[in-house]
Amino acid sequence: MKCQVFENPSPKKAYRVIEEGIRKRVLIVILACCSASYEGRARSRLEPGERLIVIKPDGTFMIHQDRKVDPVNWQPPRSRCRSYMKGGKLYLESIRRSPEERLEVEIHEAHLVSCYTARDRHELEVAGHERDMGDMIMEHPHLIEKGFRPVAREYSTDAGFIDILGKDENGSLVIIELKSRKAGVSAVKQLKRYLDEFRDDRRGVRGMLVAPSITHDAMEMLEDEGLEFRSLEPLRELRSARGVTLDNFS
Amino acid sequence: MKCQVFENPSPKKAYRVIEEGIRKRVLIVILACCSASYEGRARSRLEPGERLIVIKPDGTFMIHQDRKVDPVNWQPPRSRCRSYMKGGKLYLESIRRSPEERLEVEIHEAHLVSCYTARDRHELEVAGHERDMGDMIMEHPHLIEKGFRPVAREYSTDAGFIDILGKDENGSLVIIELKSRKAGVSAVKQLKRYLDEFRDDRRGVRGMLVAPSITHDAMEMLEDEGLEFRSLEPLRELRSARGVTLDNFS
DNA sequence: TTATATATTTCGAGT
DNA sequence: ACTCGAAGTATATAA
Repeated sequence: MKCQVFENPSPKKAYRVIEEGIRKRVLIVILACCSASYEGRARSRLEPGERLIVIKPDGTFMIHQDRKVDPVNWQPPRSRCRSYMKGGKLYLESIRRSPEERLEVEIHEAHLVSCYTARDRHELEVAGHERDMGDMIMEHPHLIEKGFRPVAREYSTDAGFIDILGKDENGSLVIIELKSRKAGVSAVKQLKRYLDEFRDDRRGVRGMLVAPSITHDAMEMLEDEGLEFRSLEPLRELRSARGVTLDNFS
Repeated sequence: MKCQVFENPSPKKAYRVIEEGIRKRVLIVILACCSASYEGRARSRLEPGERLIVIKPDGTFMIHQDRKVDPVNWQPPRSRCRSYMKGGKLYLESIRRSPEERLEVEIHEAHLVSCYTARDRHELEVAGHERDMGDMIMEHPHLIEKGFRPVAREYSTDAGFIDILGKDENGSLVIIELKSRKAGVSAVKQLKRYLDEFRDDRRGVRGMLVAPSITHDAMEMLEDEGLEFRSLEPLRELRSARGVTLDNFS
């Protein structure tokens, strides 16, 4: 069966269903009043309240409150979950190794326990991140400026990796820092650090921040440092759609 | 009623339940085969699969696959969700303003639709982050070393905010950079930048990285720069537990 | 396994 | 509304 649902189960019934769900590696969804204690990289305590608990087949464990995107408590994939009864009450425990972390949940009252055999082999396809901008510039260098030629990508320096290293039409070195979203002062500082690596022979070395937009403070700092800004939107075309486009042009 | 559950509802029934759930601002949990398109800061496409969909009363919208902690698609709190029927099919749409973002979900088959009036006024109480380390050092400066006196906290410089500025028993300035987790090279670089701000009169200015541990590379860089490392675990006692401790001592 | 950098980061605090 | 920095960040990738 695709989906099993139990409304207001007894602690014992909930226990049995959850144990079987963990064993069979299905997606478990619980609506319940619970409290939680976490100890690991940090430590936390969550007092009783009605929440959504999710146990995924990959070991992911989440407690979601009725607000925010992030779970209030969680464990990452590959964590080990088990349930147990103590003093007539139902508990859930999720343990992670390396780092050692433990999340313990006390179920005060379960309103819904449900198991779902979710079949899903598709991965998300995304476009519009920094990687795409880099691809786009390597393929179409003129987007930076006429005569620009990329020399290296992910060029390693002591200050970190330079996104794109190239030369302009005069043969001057150009250090390019990419941001897929509005660039802030931190991006300018980063670019500045790369340039410092070339300080010894800085004559003619240009630093360029490439992003869809830039904050006011960042632009001021950029100008003070004699660096440049080039506005560029990340390519937001999905790979599947790109195929269609290429077909159209061929 | 605390919890309403509908198994294998027709598209129309699911539509009515979801619309009412949104209107009444309850937590909506859906198990369904769906596909999704997102457009906003980036763009994405998710082909059909069986997933968990959550709509929270605060406007949060999430699609969870059977793996990973993060949702595969989502919208943040204050987004506006609505559902609609088109060609006999059920759709969900979540829109956010500023930045303008849109997530559209097509429900191919709903296996479970459930509404939960979750009462939860408790917030998570956490201990063990950077802020706690700062508090601890301000209260007990000797944790740094004998004779250490804090002078300022969050001291503003062109290179950013120095976590703690203090003086040692000889009156030399000490710049302290805090990390609540293992410190890497980036933390050393950050500390180095603060020290550069004091380079003009650097005689006797010390730089100290305070963290529970440090990576090998970071330690090497630290030593090369003549900086110091002090091992310190962040205070991991919950505020509620601290009260008990104080009572015990008073 | 550890270290590094990105992310539709999210979230909170300050301006 | 914008900006900045921390987070139990999560996650992918390279070393």
